[in-house]
Amino acid sequence: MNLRDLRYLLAVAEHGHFGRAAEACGVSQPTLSVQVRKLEELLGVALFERTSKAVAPTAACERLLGHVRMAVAEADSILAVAANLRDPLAGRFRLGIIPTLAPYLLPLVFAALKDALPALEVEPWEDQTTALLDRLRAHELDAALLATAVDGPDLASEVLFDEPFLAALPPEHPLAARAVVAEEDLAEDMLVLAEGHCLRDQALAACGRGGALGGALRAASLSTLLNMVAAGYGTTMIPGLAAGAAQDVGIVLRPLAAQAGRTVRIAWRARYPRRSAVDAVGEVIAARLRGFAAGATAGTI
Amino acid sequence: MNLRDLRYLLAVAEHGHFGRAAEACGVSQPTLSVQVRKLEELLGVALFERTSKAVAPTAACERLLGHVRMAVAEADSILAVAANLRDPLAGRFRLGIIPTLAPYLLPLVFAALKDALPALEVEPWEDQTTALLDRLRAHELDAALLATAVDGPDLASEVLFDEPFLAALPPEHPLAARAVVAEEDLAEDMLVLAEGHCLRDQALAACGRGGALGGALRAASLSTLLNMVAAGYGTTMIPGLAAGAAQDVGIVLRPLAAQAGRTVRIAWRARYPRRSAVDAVGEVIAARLRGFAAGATAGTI
DNA sequence: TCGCGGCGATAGGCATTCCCTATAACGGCA
DNA sequence: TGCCGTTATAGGGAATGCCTATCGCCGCGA
Repeated sequence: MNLRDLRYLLAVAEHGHFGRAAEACGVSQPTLSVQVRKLEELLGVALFERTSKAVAPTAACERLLGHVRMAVAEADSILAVAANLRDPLAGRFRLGIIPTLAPYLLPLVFAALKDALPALEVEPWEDQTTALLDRLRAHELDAALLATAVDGPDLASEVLFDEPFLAALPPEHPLAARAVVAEEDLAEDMLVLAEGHCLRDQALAACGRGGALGGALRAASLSTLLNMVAAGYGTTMIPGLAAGAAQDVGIVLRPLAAQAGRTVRIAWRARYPRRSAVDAVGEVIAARLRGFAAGATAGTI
Repeated sequence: MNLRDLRYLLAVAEHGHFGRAAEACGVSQPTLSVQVRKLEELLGVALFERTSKAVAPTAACERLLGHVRMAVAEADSILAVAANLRDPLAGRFRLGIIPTLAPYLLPLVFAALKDALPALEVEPWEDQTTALLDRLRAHELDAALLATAVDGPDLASEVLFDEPFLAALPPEHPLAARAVVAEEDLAEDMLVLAEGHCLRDQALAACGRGGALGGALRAASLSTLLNMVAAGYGTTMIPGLAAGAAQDVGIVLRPLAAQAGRTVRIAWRARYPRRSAVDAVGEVIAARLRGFAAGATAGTI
């Protein structure tokens, strides 16, 4: 059974006339007659009582018409809904973001995303890298913003921007007297995030420390870490975008001698069909960051 | 858009696997792949994210699935309802019957109709000939039982049985003394039905009276007419099947010399597609009447 | 590291279906 | 009786659908 035939049936029932029904359907009268006859044979039921002056639906046809109308209406709504869904730059876009990036990047780019992609409903999801990758692979995210390269042929990624690390020091710390701090010098009393944060590993690697520190002070969030540094518990290494938040709590920032940093990427499933949405989101973020970096290097730091 | 493609879509969504979905649909995997891809192109929306290990529906697909399921379900119910309607000997059958026949024929044939055609819901509709023909032509009746021939090429009819008229006399009437009454002798004080009843015209014609009678006594129904005759207002001519009812009110019945009578036919629209139902109903009635006539001639009269 | 196997995509050939134009058949009407 | 309007039928050509065979991709294990 074909939806087209059902439309033919409705047209004949509506017009009571094969010729006009055919015209309404945009086909010739013989075509429509043949198809209706075939539908009658398929259903095993006479649908119309034909005379040369009128075409009347049979009782069986009347009983079927409701279902036919429903089926055609549903088919039409499939087309209508699909038309609304057609724009890949519209609809939900679940974007995973690592915790050391989200609070500092989102305020920066959210307005720009709304501006550039008004129909895209970006839903941020904050979690650590491995959790984000799991969700991404499970189709629970459309893309993710990470500070690490992604592995595996099922995922793809693109670099959005490089983010330098900064030495974060209590004002009274000896290193605060220097204009530039060497990464290795931070290692002495550096505080780090809890396990699972990529920033923890990157900070340790940057200052030449492979393993974890002995102390019990491992902050669950970058915000906590900043407060701990401000309180004089030690030093740390923060990503550039967190500079504002660090200064807000009275932390002294210094550039790093070897210019340690991290690269922020947007990642997606290699087979993800809305690639253009990923590209668009990535480009908006990258463009916003290019502007910000220019301002930041000239100003704050 | 084709219903078949929608079924393919549902199968892929359900199995998450083109090969198994194709097997479930009874087609080859390439066929199903091609059709799903064409559906995606038609809708302008990617429906599945394909990898070599899994096929996941996209968000757009999820949004569409409900409508697709509805459309397919409606299509299935069209087939199911049609299957139930397929038997022409099932369903409503609106049967018009003239008033001088209905009360006497129906008790006789109703049980037989239920027996022989249990799935046919025969709905009697009592009205005069012209009204029945109007309703028949308006598709408001499936067939009609008439005592006249039908005209016009849009209608067809078949004889079911011949029904003799009988002279109906008050017991004290002079003619009641005779064994056989001549039609012309009844004309003297014959009562007739109101205009519109075919029996009125046929009775008048049988006794050689072309026009109407002068008196004001024109019964609206045969039942009334019988009561009037029983009360001694005059004589009349009744159809054979009403014999029982006439005797119940104390009327004397006599055969007519020229064997006047009427022919009962079943009529239907020439293009009516459920011809077999008409034939079946007609045959049941005719068969029942053959049996009854044999008993009647041997017994009552 | 190199086949191997599973899976979806693609290609080419064949059958069916669909649609068109032309025309027949039928009934109504003047 | 011939004409007109309507539906049915016939035949040819195009499009669609389906099949088998094969490719390309990817993960896995020897």
